[in-house]
Amino acid sequence: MAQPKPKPKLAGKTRIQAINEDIILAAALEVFSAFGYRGSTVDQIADRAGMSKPNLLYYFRRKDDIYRAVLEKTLADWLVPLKSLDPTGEPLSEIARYIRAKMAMSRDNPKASRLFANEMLHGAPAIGDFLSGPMKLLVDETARTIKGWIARGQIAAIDPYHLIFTIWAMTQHYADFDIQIRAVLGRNSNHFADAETTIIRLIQDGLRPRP
Amino acid sequence: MAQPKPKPKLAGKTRIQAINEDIILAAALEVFSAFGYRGSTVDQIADRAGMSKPNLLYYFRRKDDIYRAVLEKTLADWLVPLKSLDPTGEPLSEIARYIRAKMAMSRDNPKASRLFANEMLHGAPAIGDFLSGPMKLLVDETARTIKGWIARGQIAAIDPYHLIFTIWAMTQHYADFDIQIRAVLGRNSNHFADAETTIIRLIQDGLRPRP
DNA sequence: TTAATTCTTGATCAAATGGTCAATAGCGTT
DNA sequence: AACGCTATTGACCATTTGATCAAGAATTAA
Repeated sequence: MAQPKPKPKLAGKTRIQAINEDIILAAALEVFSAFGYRGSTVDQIADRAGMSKPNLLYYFRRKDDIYRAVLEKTLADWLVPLKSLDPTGEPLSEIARYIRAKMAMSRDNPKASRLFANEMLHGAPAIGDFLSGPMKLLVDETARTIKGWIARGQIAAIDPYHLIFTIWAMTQHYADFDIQIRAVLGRNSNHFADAETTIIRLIQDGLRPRP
Repeated sequence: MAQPKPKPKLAGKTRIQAINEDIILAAALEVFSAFGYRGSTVDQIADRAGMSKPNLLYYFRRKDDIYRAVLEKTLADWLVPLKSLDPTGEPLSEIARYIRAKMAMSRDNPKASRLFANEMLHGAPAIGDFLSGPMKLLVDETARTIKGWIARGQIAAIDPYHLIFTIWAMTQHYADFDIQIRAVLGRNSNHFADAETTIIRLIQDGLRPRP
């Protein structure tokens, strides 16, 4: 159908390309999550990536391209813990699992959380479509699962959407407002574990069906 | 002790000064909360304030001065709803009142919330002292109140600090992630009211002392 | 009214920053 | 070894932006 070796100009990436793009995206996540879009400079990212600015712009032609690439990559990771609700499982332990997964994400990848939060805070100029598309679908599906549990009397009646939002809010808060929490609780406390316990208890006791 | 009319050069503000500083701070809140510190320009603020850039800089000599002034003013408002826990009141209704006050703040003053969130997100470079000072004191006091309730068996045992943080997280989320919530729930829904109901129910049921 | 003070802004500057380009170096394939 | 393609960067450019200044307009106090 095609020539055996048609000079793969636009084909797969070079070894060096793959390596450098990874390096750049990692550096970009560091910088963008710490300073926001406008607060970050291409020079900063290039420094962190250990290469010159023109070289960085050889891989991503515009600052905006870097930002969108790192956002896209980050969002993919971000969605993972949101998919861990099993409709056929036991509701309270499923929700506990959900909270644990989301909390682990905040603990292990706070920069992704902050990048995302910053984007939201400023009106989601780059991911509006994602929010009303894949994100909305996922939330709708999760809400349907919760509605099912409520209908079967397995948990107390509650607005499923706001239940989801509150869980997101609580878990992400520990990544996004890390500074504030540390200022109050001190540097060395492992507040993530305590927070997880508290949140799970609160939600479980708040959802337990009552006669 | 002093002359009757010592040319009050550094004394109180002029009428025009007072007016213009108010106008500038209002414009600055708009702009900074929407675009962040680095994302905002002095020109933008001056435009919104309806005056020339040099004139604005006549009142606040540096961009940083404007930012700090609006942050300080905003933080004052911000603290108000955090003070509405009465140790002698009925715990569950006191906490409901607290949640309502915080939720009203998010609904009526989302820009203040976003300004604050943005500052947190980027490591609180301008208000670190505030966090470990007045803010920490206030949280400690509130935690003491909650501990008292727990000790007297009026509510279930729970980490008071994380209870406070989760309430903050949930209520502020509706201001800071407004875009995301609207993308999922649609533009016209009055989600603040529904969220308030859900949060209060969740927390109250989660805190009710059980035998 | 008048004189001092406060207020306002057009013009301008220097630094920061996103982005380009031409020239060079490195790598992989034959 | 030699050729072609990929990778790299110093130098440079145009624009944006925080900040200054001098000169004039408006306000205030006498």
